Amino acid sequence: MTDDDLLKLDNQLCHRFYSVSNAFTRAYRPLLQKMDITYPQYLVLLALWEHKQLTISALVEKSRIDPGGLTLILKKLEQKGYVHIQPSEQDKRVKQVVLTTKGKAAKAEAAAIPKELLCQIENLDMNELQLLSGLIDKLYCDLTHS
Amino acid sequence: MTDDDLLKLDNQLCHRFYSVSNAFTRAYRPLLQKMDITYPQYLVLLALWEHKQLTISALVEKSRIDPGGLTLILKKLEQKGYVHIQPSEQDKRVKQVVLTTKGKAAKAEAAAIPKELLCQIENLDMNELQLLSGLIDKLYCDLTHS
DNA sequence: TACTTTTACTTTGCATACAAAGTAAATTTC
DNA sequence: GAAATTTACTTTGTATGCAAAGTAAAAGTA
Repeated sequence: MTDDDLLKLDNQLCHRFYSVSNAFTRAYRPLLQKMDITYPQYLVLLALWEHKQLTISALVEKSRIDPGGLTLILKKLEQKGYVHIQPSEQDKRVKQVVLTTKGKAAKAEAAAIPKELLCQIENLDMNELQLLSGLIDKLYCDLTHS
Repeated sequence: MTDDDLLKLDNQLCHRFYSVSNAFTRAYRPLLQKMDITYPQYLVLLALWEHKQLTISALVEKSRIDPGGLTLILKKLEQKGYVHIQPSEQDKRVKQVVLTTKGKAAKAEAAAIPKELLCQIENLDMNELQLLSGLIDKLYCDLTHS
């Protein structure tokens, strides 16, 4: 590839991820509307539904949302009644994020969301989706040097 | 897959795109620093280097940045001296975005950027990268119903 | 124990995303 | 040809994303 080709938008892998990531956020919005949450807030709930209780730093690791942003998102989720945030007894620096009753109940309501979204993906079969996931995981390792 | 599995973070394709898209932005930041531009601003320049001159609506289509955001980004690029924005003669609603001399010259400087980034991607070979791109394109079509 | 360092978060400042409302100019309709 | 529509952008308001600075508490050190 020439220098010129390397600079074409259509050859930028990053642009594909930019486009699709934003498209996902838009695709989820109507599905999350009845729960009155945004897409990043949904990611946090997914992590909590899976692990019941997490410290903020553990949530940063699972959700891959940065600490600064997560602080704000957790405040929103607390205002909406989905989670409680309580300082640890042993180590007062650490905060535990716990689902409220409403937060736990929301899991059942959310069960339909992944299915609704998968319905929209018609061009890819299960094999391709798995292949895609695997390739993206390798890419993520490269980009984060992890 | 059970409902429970469907809600696990690791099974969310959207989360993979969220993670990698943000990782790309972080990976590009140091490479764009010497040009004093951000990643979305870089996307706009890529489109302009390829097409010399575009209307704002054409830029929206190429860059996949929404119109509202693009207005702001173009103001920044104009302040930094990379582009000029001029209303069309025939249709005063339409604005043409044109590279300045500095904007054109920056292309040569940017030629190294895609290479530097590709160097960081060691886990994927060219075949896999192409495969990945193709899969993402199909996914984008599904998500945007295009 | 007083001092230094490390941790775990929070705050700040800047730059997007993006839906929705607003504006001005060109087109279409009646 | 004036009114209704459509287009092409811009503005507004809300919600991140993120680097960097700030804060408080726990750990390590002299």
